[in-house]
Amino acid sequence: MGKKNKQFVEEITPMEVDFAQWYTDVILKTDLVDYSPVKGFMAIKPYGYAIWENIQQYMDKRFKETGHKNCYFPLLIPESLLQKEAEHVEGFAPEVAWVTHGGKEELAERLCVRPTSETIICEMYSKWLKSYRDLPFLYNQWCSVVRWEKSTRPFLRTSEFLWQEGHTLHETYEEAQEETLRMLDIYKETAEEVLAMPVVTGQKSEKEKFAGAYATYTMEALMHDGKALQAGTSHNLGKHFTEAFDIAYSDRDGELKNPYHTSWGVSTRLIGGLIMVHGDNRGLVLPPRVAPTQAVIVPIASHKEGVLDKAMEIFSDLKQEIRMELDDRENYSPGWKFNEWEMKGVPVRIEIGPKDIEKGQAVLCRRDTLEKEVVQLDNLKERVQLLLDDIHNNLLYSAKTMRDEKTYYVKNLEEMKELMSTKPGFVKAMWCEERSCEENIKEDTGVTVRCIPFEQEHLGETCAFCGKPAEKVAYFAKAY
RNA sequence: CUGGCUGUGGCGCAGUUUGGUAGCGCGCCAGAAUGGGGUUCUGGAGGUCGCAGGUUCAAUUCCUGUCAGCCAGACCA
Repeated sequence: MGKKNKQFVEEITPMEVDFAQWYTDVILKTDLVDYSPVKGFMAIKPYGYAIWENIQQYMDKRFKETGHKNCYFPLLIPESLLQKEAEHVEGFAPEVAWVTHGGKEELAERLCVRPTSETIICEMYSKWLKSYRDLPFLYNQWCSVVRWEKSTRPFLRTSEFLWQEGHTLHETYEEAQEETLRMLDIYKETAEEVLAMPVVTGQKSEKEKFAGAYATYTMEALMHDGKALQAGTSHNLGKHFTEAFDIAYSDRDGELKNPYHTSWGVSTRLIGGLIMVHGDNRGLVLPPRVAPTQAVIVPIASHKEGVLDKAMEIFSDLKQEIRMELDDRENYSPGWKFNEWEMKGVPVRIEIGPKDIEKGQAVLCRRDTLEKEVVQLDNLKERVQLLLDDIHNNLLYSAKTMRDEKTYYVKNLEEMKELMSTKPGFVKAMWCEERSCEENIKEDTGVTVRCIPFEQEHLGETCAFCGKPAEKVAYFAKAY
């Protein structure tokens, strides 16, 4: 016995030793992704893709419940279109990939691979919108976009990533603003209720807002290493694009008007987030509501009479309501399987062997705490379902606790600098909202304004960093 | 983009200093035993050393370039 022969996949670097390395180890060893021959582009393997599908499924449902419909817009955008909105080009041009040839012929106008689709979508909307009766436009697309990144990391920042982008048009500013915040709300609910990942929501500073937006709202999550991850954004684009693209409709009063516009997106970055928020030294800890496998059955002594039959019977019963796996591989010992499924983050493991069958019971082991319990087979399904909810709640609670422990108040720049070098995390402080101040802070500490949270508290009258009058509290952090 | 490190069967590594066309462990395949926390034994298959040039009688080994990856930073969402 023992582990003199380490047959298992190599150990994962402990997360407190080297968080970045831990992350890379985990995603590769659990078969979520693999690197492709092109820098910054990755293949998402079945286990990773299944997580995305579960996220997609939930969100798509929410989008449709709120009146949105899916469509699809082209991958390629003519350069002239990209350039129509001034701030937008400036923001995205540096990281755009270009198509210059069709076969052997050079194109008259080069085409960019979408870094985001505002421009091409607005171009289409300008053809589709005629009357106030057509509004609102509530469309979404699931696709991938390309941004030529200099340094990349699977899920967190890749040159191509999967996402959804909603693009809506409205008659009034108020409606657009309402939509912008409604979608951010859905994002927050997804993060917390599905991914068990607590987020802070609020508004982006002028410097950090989307290129071409009137206002950008964001949800920010805090990772174990004290860095913040922007997990989703929702933009009120005002009329910036609709004017630039000449999207106009005849209103009730006979006037031609430009509608108000929003866009909002979340990406496969969410997967990176949930890995970093919940993982531990044994590997992944997947939140039950998106885990590809919610419970795995490991039969013990499966060669013995009746064991496998019983395991299969349980499997086919539970799989009606729970995403199940039956690990009937004969060439691995139970202990080996335990470790593998733990590394892969499966929330619940069900052990069933001859002794259990005799007593009409099974052993459950939960991934988050690794606690075991004995359950009567009659109650098994109900118990597993309860356990899945319990694990979700516990993960959300632990993540919140972790975040709160890493959320600090500071009175000045020196304090923040000191704090960030010793125990990085979220910093809350009064802030003047001025760009020059923001730039100073970044230069001095590497910290950026994550958002001006909706949930405000009053900590004083002046900016903690420059002393000018300040009305609002902002969250600061180093960012992914 | 800058600095540091790396690239040898599926995975992890040794070999490179003192050039002579590869070796170990795990995994994989076959058989047997084992089976409640990383099983054991026996037999077997599998690599031309990231890629491209150069030096040399001869390059995994030396030189140059290039691609990809890791870590840190800059930049960027």
